[in-house]
Amino acid sequence: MSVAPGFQPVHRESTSALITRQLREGIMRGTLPAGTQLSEVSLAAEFGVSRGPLREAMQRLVQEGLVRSELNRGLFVKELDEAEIRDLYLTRTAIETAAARAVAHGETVTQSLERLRARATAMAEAAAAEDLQALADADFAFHEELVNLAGSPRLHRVHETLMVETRMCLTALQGTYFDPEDQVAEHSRIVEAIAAGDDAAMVREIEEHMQEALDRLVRATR
Amino acid sequence: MSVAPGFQPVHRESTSALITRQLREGIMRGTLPAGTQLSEVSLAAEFGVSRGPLREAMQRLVQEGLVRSELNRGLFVKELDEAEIRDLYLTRTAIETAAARAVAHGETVTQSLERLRARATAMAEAAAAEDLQALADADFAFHEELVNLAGSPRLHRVHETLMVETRMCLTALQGTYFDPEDQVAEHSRIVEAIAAGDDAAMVREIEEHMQEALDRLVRATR
DNA sequence: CCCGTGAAGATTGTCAACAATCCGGAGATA
DNA sequence: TATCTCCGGATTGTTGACAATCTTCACGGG
Repeated sequence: MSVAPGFQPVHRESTSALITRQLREGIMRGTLPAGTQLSEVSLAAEFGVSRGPLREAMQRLVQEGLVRSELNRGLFVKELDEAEIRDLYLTRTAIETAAARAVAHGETVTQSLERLRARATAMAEAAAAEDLQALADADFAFHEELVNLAGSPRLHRVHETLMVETRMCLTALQGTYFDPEDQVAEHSRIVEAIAAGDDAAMVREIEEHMQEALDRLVRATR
Repeated sequence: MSVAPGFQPVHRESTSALITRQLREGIMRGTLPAGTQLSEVSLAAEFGVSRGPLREAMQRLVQEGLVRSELNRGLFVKELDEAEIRDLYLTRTAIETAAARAVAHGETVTQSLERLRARATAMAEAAAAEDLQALADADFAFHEELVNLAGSPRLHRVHETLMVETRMCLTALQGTYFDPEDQVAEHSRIVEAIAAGDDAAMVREIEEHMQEALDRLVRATR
């Protein structure tokens, strides 16, 4: 039994982790809209578990900041007002600029750029096909890829939450029209700044991109 | 009842939140050293609660990344190897540079600078008195103040965890000697860069400070 | 008509018991 | 001697029941 046929260590997950993931997905997709109370009994019934594991999952989401807890009253999906959205994008900028710099100074810049370009291309194709859903997905995939390539577990964890919140915002305004070409161009500029290894340019492009995205959002909200 | 005598809305906290805070403190101070298993029964007994609330607190810490969960085996205080420490400082750099920029561009720069200068002065005094404990505390207070002044709930939340991890590292190497003057000088330079409103300088100073701190740590670890 | 009072219902917070899983060592077997 | 098997003890995972709290709504007094 000493041969190693490339097996991976079995990594099972605790039930609370599983439930957490599903709830997060629900919040993200808008199945659980902002402000809704998360009833323990009904959710537990839906998941087919007792309230114990479910409550543990809830506490995770509270810690993550996706859920707000009111003592003896219940848990509610966090609502995002304009100030919160600004803060969200401020933090995204912090994380993603750091990620970009890590990627640019990393060992495997060439491969990283290849993957980022692929993501940018996917966005361009979706824009050309006028498939807004695909465009949005490719957009998220780009930013997730950027942070993944940085190879930082902490940046990744924080960013994961931020992306859920971002998706929350966009889901709430589904159907709003954004100019696809602008978005595609902004992402390309980010990639090229990384390729050029120009730290200042990277930061500037990401900042501008976030500012644009934020403006689009705020404009659509009013 | 329309007069507003400056009362604050009562905000009580759930038991799990309270326990979480205490456990976090324990991890930070080294009462619960890295790697130790967190026994549910003994901890529950110590806190005088049942395992329910305690488990909820644990899940929070898992989500925060301070505790690692092994299924059916237990929960362990996360250990930080060199790669983790590097990642920690990378992320701190990301958060604190963003905070510094927010402070520099904020409405109340003057007041903010005042408070930061006060923190820097406290450090200098501790260094002059050769009180290493006070110096370390003042150091932490400076960085916490910096992020608080940014007024960003997200940056704050993330930073809180990072500071716990930082303290974990330092507690583990208690007794090691670092040159106080260097540390004091680095912090002063950060404040002055913010005062000058020079974004690039701010980023550079914080980056260098983090790099220095990281080097000190890694050197001490080996 | 308005406001304070009180009880019913529902929801969350907590607990102690039960089930499942894992780790260690004693003993048997080759 | 080395290895396999099995059992005991301990720890975690899960559950259902009980206690505490909050909300709602009807009722009665001013």
